[in-house]
Amino acid sequence: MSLAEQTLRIGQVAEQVGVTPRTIRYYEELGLLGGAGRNKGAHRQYTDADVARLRELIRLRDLLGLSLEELVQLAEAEEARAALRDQWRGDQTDDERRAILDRAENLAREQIDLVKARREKLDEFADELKQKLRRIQKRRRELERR
Amino acid sequence: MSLAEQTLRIGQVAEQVGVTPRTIRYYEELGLLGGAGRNKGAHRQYTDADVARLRELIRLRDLLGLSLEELVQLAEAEEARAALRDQWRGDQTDDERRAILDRAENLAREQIDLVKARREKLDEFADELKQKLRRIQKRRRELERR
DNA sequence: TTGCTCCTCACGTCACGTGAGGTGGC
DNA sequence: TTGCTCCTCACGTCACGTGAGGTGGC
Repeated sequence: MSLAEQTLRIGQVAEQVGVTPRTIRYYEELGLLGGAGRNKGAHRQYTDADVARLRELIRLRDLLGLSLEELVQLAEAEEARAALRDQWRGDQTDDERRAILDRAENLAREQIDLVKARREKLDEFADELKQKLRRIQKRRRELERR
Repeated sequence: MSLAEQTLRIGQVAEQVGVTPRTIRYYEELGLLGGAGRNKGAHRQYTDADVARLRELIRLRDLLGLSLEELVQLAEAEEARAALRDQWRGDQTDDERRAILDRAENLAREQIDLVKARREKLDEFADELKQKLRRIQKRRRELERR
């Protein structure tokens, strides 16, 4: 019984997130889900942070329709950002820090815009479906009125 | 110069809808986009109704995440409904008509529910992105305050 | 007649699905 | 010890992408 962070196995992670183990292994193969430092043949171990990361990837894929290649690009950009952030308290100038924040803010804004565009499309679709429903109900009333 | 409905070629349809000609041919192969009554080797001809139908399919695929197999199922159900509707003014009883309307209404409601579920997921995602943005802006203010 | 778009195979690719055969932890 | 889940190949599949080689309409 240690205080070390509890780890999950691939099947548990898969169930929690709603994908299959195969998907998780494939994402690891693409470099999306670091499987570094693990002996060949040993079980994969995941933390809650890993689960959160996987959820994020699935959301970007399903909700925004990004390809895995785009996710890899994004992950690489984030890693570069993380590497810089580790030097945050180091010997960076304020200008460099501002540049890092700028990039982070731009990325967040881009994703917000993508979400907005998707939402508008969904709303349009919802409106058409509701019209369809009203037409059906109108016909039903006409049928009953006779 | 006839009054017959103007027809479009596959490339024009593809551009209007935002897919490739290959996608359209593939959908036809699956029976999603009737290519009936066309001589082998002849150019495919599309009406505005075909374009609207393709748009609908793409929306169900992209926005609701339906597989092509599910789209085929849906198309078959719709065809059955259309066949019945053609007899609408025929010798059907009112009970049969009510049954047709019931099925149409249920289908519309199911799709509306799917759209709603997607919308909620998108809103959740948007909220998290906005939080992220605020954290970045807070860090920026801290940086400038010194 | 010259391009351009279309046609039909048919193989390639992306994102996994699905066993086969074997090892490892509660 | 017995299952159950995990492991690694490796081939299959879905939804198209991408040429190759050829024919047809403005």
